[in-house]
Amino acid sequence: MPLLTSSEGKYLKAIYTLSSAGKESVSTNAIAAQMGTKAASVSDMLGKLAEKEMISYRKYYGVHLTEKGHKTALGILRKHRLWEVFLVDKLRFQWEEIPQIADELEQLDHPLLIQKLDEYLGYPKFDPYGDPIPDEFGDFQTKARVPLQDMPVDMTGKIAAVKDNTASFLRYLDKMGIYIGARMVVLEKVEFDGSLELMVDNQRKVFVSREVAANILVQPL
Amino acid sequence: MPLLTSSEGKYLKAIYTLSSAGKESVSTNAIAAQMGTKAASVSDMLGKLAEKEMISYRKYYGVHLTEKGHKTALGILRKHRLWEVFLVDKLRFQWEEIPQIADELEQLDHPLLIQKLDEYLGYPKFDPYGDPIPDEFGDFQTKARVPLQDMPVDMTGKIAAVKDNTASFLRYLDKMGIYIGARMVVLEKVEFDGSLELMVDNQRKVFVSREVAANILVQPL
DNA sequence: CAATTTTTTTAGTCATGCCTAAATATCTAT
DNA sequence: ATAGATATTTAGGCATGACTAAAAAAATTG
Repeated sequence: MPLLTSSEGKYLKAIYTLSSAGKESVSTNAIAAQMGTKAASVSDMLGKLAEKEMISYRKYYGVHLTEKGHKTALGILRKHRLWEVFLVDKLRFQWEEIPQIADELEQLDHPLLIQKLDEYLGYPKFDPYGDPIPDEFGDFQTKARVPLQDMPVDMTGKIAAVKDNTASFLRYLDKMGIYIGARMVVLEKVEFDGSLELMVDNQRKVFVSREVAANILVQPL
Repeated sequence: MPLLTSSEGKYLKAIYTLSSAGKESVSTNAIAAQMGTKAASVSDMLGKLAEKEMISYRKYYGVHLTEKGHKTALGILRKHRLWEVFLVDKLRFQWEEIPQIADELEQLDHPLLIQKLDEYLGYPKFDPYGDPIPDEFGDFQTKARVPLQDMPVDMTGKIAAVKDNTASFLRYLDKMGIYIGARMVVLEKVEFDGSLELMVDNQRKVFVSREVAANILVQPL
């Protein structure tokens, strides 16, 4: 009876995430991997989403979000990111459980709740991971962002987001004193292995590997 | 896989509500009415709850909460009422949608979330309707409360809770300037029809009928 | 106290969302 | 171009939580 079940919402968000990374159509297997389900389950769900005109679906050739699906996904993303701001700014959560909790909160469907939450939070434009929060019309700001890996030596920037949200990665960053919003400058790049030496907050020297640098996005200043 | 599905939680809360009103065992039909489902669905669910040892269930003779079920229900009530405080104190909700939204929020199962929410709200002891919030061990304060109807003339008190949570009743109270926490004194009781004249906040004279007075609980001061 | 009414339970169905196993389509490499 | 590998879909099942209709137990009442 709801426009969208909570499961359908999760699929839609997964499809959005995958299709905004690479532009082409999204494969069944990619969705299954993202969602932690099996391909057969995905096939089932794609049928349902296609019937609700959220996706265009040609069998064996993957899916695209329709305009309607895109709007809906942005609405879910908006809720997710607003709740993340709440968890961090108000409840003082550390990284760990935030995405999971927000995954559940985002499924609540009460426009007034989200409107009041947005107001209460002061209409934030970015979530704690630096990802933009769509407004109620689905518009959001994009800011230039560079993988840390691609920053030249001496360039300064602000840590804007992480690509990998696993708990272990976030814990690692915590331990290294790397957090969203931290100012940093690249001191040296080691050509041999692609690792970097950073100065964070003008006070801490930090070494990160190429793998880590690839998962950190920086907004150049 | 979860200890309790969200549906089971709703049943448990309904059983708690019904059994804390009248002490005896709760009937299948009463639960069905409370939940807006059919008796057959309730019978199904009672079987499941009995297997999880949340209730003791003798066929055809209604149910009682077990110690475990009682604790669990109090945990749900705790979450429900904390979220209600959040909705009113922080998001500035008016009465209307609060119970529905809290019904959904209460099903989230993240102990840390509730702990942090509790802290953020300043460990409130009562929800916006004046109902006590159990602590993490299930203990809660009970305060003496009297139906407004039973207050003698000249007695002062604080509006503590309403028995009827329908939107129309709450709107009516709003219009009359009656709200939880308001100080009031009974000026006059009309024997003929049981209606009362109140002085609210030391500044407004308000007339209420016997029916309305029966649905307002006052904490004498 | 026996017949009728009410309440509760059982039996059978349906939709959702997941799964495994099998079938089928597409892709890749020789 | 076709065999083998890979990806996707179909088919059939299972659990949850609801429903209707029918059966059975309990309560009521004349």
